[in-house]
Amino acid sequence: MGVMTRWLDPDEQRTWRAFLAASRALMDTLDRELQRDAGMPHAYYEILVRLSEAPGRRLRMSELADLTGSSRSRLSHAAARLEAAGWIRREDCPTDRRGQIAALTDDGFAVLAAAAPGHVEGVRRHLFDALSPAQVDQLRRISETLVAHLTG
Amino acid sequence: MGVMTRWLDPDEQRTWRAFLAASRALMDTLDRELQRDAGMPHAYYEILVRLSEAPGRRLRMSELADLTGSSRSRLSHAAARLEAAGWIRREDCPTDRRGQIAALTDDGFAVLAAAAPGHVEGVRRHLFDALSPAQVDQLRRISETLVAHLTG
DNA sequence: GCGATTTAGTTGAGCATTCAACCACTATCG
DNA sequence: CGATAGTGGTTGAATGCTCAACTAAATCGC
Repeated sequence: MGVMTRWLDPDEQRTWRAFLAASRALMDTLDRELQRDAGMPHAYYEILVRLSEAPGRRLRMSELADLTGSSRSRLSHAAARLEAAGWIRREDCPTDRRGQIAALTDDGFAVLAAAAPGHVEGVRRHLFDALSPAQVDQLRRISETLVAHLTG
Repeated sequence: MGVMTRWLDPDEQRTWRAFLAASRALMDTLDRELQRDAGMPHAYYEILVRLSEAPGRRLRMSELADLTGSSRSRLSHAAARLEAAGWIRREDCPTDRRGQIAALTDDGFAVLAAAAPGHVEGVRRHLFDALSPAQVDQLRRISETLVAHLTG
């Protein structure tokens, strides 16, 4: 406070607005496609993906929250819906009586398997097909830098 | 359909997940800061910014929707809230009787002026400070390519 | 001109997310 | 051991977004 604001110069302004527009358009498009084709928002899809990759297809709620970059509250609400849909099941954790374990059901796995090809195709079409290999590499480095910076 | 899915290779997978994590973390952080410091979500801030830059500080609703990359419905709901807060005003369009014009009020401009320095500082800290000038340039090109690809 | 189609914008219902408050259990430290 | 602080997770209220349906006005086509 009291320090003069470091305003964005025209190039930074342009970069920031382009980034905003691009990430919003990309996410909105993928979210809409997933909702239409699989009946779930992208956030829920991600939860199922993470569970499907975990040993035993099950994870502690808090670990799942970290992996999906979501708040505990958000994950709790989402888990309630996913459980109501029969796609996951919640179990008590044997080593910590506070803990809960989210487990992907067979139905959940089937829904995920049905949704995956279309979604991956969408990611490819809307993101990777538009960029050169060099740009993909740049985007990876930039993104990893940002993640480290934001969570560090 | 019927065509084999072009799955993501490990590098693409890594890029996609890093991009997801980075853009989500960045947006969440800025949204939270803006909500805390200015009492509005980032989407509303953007609406006020676009209005403040328009001639006469007023824009047609549909043009405002395009500029902010939002649906008409979303903008309508947002405008209702912004009007209730006294930050914008809606006027009839003289040339098209279906049209509405959103006009930034003096209160709205003052709120924006108060919020801007903190927000710009956040964008700088969380985004630009983390990247090299070359990366900023890369990010601009990538983002502009994506926008063109997604809206083309 | 006049009916059919588009375009501008709003509305309401349903869903997802946030924030703060909360309970239950665990870990820490005197 | 016992008090205190911290962690894991859930809940409810409030807010914002999406989708589909709708009104009203402009435009198109003949």
